[in-house]
Amino acid sequence: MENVKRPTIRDVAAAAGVSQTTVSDALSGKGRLSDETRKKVHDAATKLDYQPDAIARGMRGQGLGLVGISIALENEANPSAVWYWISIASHASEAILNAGFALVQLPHNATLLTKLRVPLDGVIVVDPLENDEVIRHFRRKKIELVTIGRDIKRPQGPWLDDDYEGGMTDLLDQTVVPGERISVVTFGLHKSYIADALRGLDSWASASGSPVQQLHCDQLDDHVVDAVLHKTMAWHAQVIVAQNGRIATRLLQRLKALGIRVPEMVRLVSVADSPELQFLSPAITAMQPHPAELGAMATKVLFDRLNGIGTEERKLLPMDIFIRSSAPLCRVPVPD
Amino acid sequence: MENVKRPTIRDVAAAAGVSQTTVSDALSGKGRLSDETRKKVHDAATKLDYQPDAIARGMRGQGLGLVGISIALENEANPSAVWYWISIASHASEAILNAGFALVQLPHNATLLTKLRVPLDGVIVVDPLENDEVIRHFRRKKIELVTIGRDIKRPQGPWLDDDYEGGMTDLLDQTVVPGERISVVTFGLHKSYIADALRGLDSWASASGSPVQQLHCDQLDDHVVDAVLHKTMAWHAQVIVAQNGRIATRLLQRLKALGIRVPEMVRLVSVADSPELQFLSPAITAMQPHPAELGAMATKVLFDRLNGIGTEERKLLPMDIFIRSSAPLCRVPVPD
DNA sequence: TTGAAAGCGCTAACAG
DNA sequence: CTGTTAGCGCTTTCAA
Repeated sequence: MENVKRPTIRDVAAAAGVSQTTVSDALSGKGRLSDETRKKVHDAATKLDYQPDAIARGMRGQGLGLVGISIALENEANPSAVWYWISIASHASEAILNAGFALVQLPHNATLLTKLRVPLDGVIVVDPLENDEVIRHFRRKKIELVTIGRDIKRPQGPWLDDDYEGGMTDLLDQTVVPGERISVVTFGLHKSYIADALRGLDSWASASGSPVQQLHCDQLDDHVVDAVLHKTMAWHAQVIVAQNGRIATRLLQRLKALGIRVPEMVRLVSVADSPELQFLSPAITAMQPHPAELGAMATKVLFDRLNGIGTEERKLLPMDIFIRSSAPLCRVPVPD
Repeated sequence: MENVKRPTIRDVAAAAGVSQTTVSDALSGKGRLSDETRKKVHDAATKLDYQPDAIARGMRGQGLGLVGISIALENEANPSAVWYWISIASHASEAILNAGFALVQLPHNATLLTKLRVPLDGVIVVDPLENDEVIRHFRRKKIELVTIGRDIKRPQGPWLDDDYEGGMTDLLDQTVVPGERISVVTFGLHKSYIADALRGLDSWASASGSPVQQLHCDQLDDHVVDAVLHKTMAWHAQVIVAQNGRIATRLLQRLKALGIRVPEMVRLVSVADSPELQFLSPAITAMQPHPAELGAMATKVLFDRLNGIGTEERKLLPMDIFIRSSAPLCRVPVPD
């Protein structure tokens, strides 16, 4: 609530001895004024500390300069997911502010979104679910939308992501010998990154003759995790691929508790890296996502679209592989 | 950018056969209309799917319904800080949305804030620094402000926090025998929570005759951390108090690497808990902050102030103590 | 190269 | 109880 009575365009016009139109044009850089007039206006504006009122400006159809961001975070205490989210949001935020826009934090919940009164110029949705209700909400309102990851049931519109499919084949190339037995432990299947990673894994495994066992963990308590691990061991898995850092961390804890040594008895790999994985012992091999870059790129794509510049609809970032001791390098990749 | 041409108040007025004012009053619930008229207007509005334009409404001085939130996060990869921040933000966000407001994510950086064009109705600043520039920025603009934690150099305005001072004396009561030697390891001293915790520690120590060694760590690499630990050992510390979860985690790693067993050879305590501390081995004893509650309360205080309801300026939440194996219970507290 | 006037969608003030 | 009028601060015609 700006309690101070701010100067209006009229005050500046009076001070500079010109019309409101002239002030408006001078300050928004329209090329129809003499340099002299322009300077006169700028001086007056500076002296009065004039800042155009964004609301009034918005009424003229410019929009307010608000970009929303929404992420499907199922659990606030999941450090991997939270790190990912914060990295995206903080980098998007900086780009957005530099454009004079503001970042509105949105819940991933269509009912709550209904209560939102302010008009958004655009929205970034991170890690959408299947038939994502937030995406549907904004599409219905015809608000410009960019997603990081995609709705696997409705993969429309512009989206960006790390290349989990390609990353997975690279990762397996470097850490698994063809023919070795691979267990995959998933937790949720509704996000696109896991579908992509599984696709990469399946194609690598069928090309190289590795059997794959897919296991699903619906909870992360000791009991459930131990049951999953028993299955992998009974199946004689040599490598366990965990869906994300959170699961990898839990699996490692329970492997240790059960006396199963990593990497000697079984190797462990995480699809998505997050900072804590390097501090575990053994540190966990993983593919690195690029939340900071994705946040900045999503903002750029969004702004381009708001400005009517059609940009490529999809972009995949190649992933880096961090080989750590939970699954050491086992083959040097051969250049073709 | 809402590309659809939305119905205006005029359309509703025409459809209902009344004046614009009547529509405005009917929809904003002013008590001067007959129920019959009111219903007629509501029906017309529903049929047209009319939503009042927030921007135009804002022009009449209602404000836009935007609350900003800014946190001083020195490192995105610090899981404890990030967990704290996310918990506050997500709970504040929900309360804010339910009030029809939106949460704007702000950087902790006055220069970037200068570029912000949209007018905020209020701001929540989390963990301000000394002479916090963000606080000064918003105070200068006369924007309603609530802080979680306080600027220790300028502790003005309404603020909320966990009671680190009281929590610390409770923690020491339960885990330290009077007379034992306590090392405190700090990392930054500019935030109020650490000042409060140190005050609690000092008063407890002087009341119970425990010597205190205060050590400062300006970086968290192995070399610096090891040097600090050598000092604590040379001083024969029996308990190490770490400023937060991040530092506690690093200290524990290095203690293990140096072959110093916890809690047998030295006990370790963290001022602020975060989820990962319970998964370390040994799990680390700590005081639990209440970010979710603080986020919700800050929102409430802010709204009360926006509505002109003066509320208590300060509030401290009592902290819970989580006794874990890094510093087990050593005395049962005696009820007086 | 500049200015005057119209009006964005809404609500507050003032009439009836 | 309801309607008419004025204007929030700005940008956009349109005219000079």
